[in-house]
Amino acid sequence: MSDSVKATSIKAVGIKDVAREAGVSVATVSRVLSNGPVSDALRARVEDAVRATGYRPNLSARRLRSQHSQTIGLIVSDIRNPFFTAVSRAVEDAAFQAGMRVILCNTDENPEREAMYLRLMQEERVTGLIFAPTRATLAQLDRADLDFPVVLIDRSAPAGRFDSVVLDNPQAAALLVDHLHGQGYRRIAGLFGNTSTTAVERHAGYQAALAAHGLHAEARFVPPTAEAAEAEIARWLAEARRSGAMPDAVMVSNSLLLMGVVKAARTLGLTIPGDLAVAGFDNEPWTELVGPGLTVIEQPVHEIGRAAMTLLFERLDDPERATRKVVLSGTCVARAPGRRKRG
Amino acid sequence: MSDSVKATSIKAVGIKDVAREAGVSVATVSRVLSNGPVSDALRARVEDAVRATGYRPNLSARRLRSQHSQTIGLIVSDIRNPFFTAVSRAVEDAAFQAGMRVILCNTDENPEREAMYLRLMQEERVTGLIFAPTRATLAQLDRADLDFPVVLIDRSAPAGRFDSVVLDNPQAAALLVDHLHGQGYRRIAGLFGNTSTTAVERHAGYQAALAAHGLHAEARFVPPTAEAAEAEIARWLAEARRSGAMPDAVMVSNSLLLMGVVKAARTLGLTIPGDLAVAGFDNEPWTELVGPGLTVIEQPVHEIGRAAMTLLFERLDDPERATRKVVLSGTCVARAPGRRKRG
DNA sequence: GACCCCGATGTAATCGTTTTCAATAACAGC
DNA sequence: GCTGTTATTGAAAACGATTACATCGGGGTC
Repeated sequence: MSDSVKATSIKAVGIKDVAREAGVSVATVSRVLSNGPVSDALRARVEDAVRATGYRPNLSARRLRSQHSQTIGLIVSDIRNPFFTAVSRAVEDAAFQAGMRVILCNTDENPEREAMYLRLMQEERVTGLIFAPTRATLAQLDRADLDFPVVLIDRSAPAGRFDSVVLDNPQAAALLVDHLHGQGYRRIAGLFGNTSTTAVERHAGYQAALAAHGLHAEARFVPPTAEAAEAEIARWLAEARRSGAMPDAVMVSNSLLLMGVVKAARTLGLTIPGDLAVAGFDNEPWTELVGPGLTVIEQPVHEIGRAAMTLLFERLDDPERATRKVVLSGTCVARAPGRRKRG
Repeated sequence: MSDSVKATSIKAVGIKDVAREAGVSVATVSRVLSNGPVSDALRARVEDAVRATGYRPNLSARRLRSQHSQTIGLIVSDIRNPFFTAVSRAVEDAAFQAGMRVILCNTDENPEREAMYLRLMQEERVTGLIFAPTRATLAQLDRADLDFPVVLIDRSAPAGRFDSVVLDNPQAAALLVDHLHGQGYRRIAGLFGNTSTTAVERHAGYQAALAAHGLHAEARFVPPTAEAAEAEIARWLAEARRSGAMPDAVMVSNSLLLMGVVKAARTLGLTIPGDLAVAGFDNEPWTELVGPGLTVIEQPVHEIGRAAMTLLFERLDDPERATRKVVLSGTCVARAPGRRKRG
């Protein structure tokens, strides 16, 4: 009807322009956009006007006025860690489905960066935060006063102020030990990361399971990188060979270490699992392809992400409810045929 | 001096509260926060007040008023694709260093989702967008009027309205073909993804290189998943065996397909590279570990992310400059010893 | 017909900043 | 001593939406 002005990019079109085009008040336009009570006639006029003007609401303005950021934070150590990659995808899917955005931050296990990203989360006024903290930050997190709920993933305090979703790490580690033991291995070395609570728990499970079998535990801790693991395991095996106490199997606490150990074995000319059985965490596609396959714990990665979002939403629903810790079980994907079978 | 009120979480503390606490106007507080011209005395008072009140600026308000979202969008098909994982990490590092946030979106190669995320980018008033579009969306992108600059990555139109940074795909594919040819392979099959322009270009390079060697090209296209590749290659080899025209090598256009082919080879009991040489794209850690190692093209992933950000910033600096296409070279990581060497 | 209530609509206040503009003071130059 | 310039500061107007509140009809009830 009226002059339907082309949406030139001279000036961003706002709700006022739509209102003028449709011949209604801005309030009515706003109500149409948020499915408020508007007569069908006006609703149609406004929708036409929106189309005609090419109007797109300004989310900053909306957030400021409505005091809902519709944003959740996700802080992990490194998105390139496949575990976090998968979790982040699950979180983002759940978030977008609920009409929320995600701000992803990588800390590289650095407490200073964790602190600065926590500050950022406050400034963004995030609705909630999903966080995989280092041990250092975890210890202080109770004292930080954050004005949004936090759900910890992968790592968590024994009992705390925060909801969390973690793997049953002791049990999972025990599954690996039991598997190796069942395959006939008796000298089972352990290599663990030295920054996360996760590694600590896996170490505990490893120790307990070995003790249950009457075996001796021998564990070392390294920075969680393939390089560190490769170097350490090479050094370790060299020492062990000299002292005549070669392990016949090694379990590791995450996929980066797993990769390091496999590389070291290849460099040293050790066959897997002939000379050295190897087992670890995270069922990444490649673990199926190396040698006759690697035995690993498969984490329900997608479930972890979804569960974290669920916990978060329920907490937002009822801020007073008791904190919960969701413990999910890993499954043991047995691959390498072991000693017993081989004779 | 004055009553330094504890920052109870009763009410969020705003710039007004800080101003009152410091005994200055809000304008002065704002200036202190943005390093504007303020006397040292007042600056100190304000900084104390900020600390005392625990004030955190509200980014939504800031963005609304200043009309700078300080946000860039990143739209990829799937963050779990290791190529995009690495790129996203590079983009995020560069962004946070420049004081900007990133909104990450996964489209699963679905044009509808691409469209809706483009809309979202408009609503967020992003400063710029880094985008790896499907072929379908790429073809229409010229017509979409977006009010922010776009940098295409991984995929791009031959010459277009947009800056882009891509691999030299024909050359990279040729490198692989040349490598295989140099190793003595003559029947080189090709398996390519069917959604991206990247695969098309790699196919072109594959064909040209084979022609240069006077060899026959035989290529197939599949959806870019490991499962599709595994099924297709199994079917293909079965047919080939029957017709007596078994390829002795196969190259693929990305790491998912690579994985599918390796799986299929294992299932069929084919050794790599004895029965079938395999080469592909993306130097993922595991490619070093399977068999005697897989020959791959290593993409400068981090460089790609950084270059995209650089292009974006320079475009923001000067919207009028001519569009540029940054073409980076891949390097061939030769791993599997081939026919010639083996006798 | 008077009264009340309810649903649709518009007006204006508001969210928490930045930024424009005017005001003030200090200081130099003449 | 007057004027012009510069450096600080504050008051108030944006930014673009949502939402509290007022208004206006229409329809039901007695």
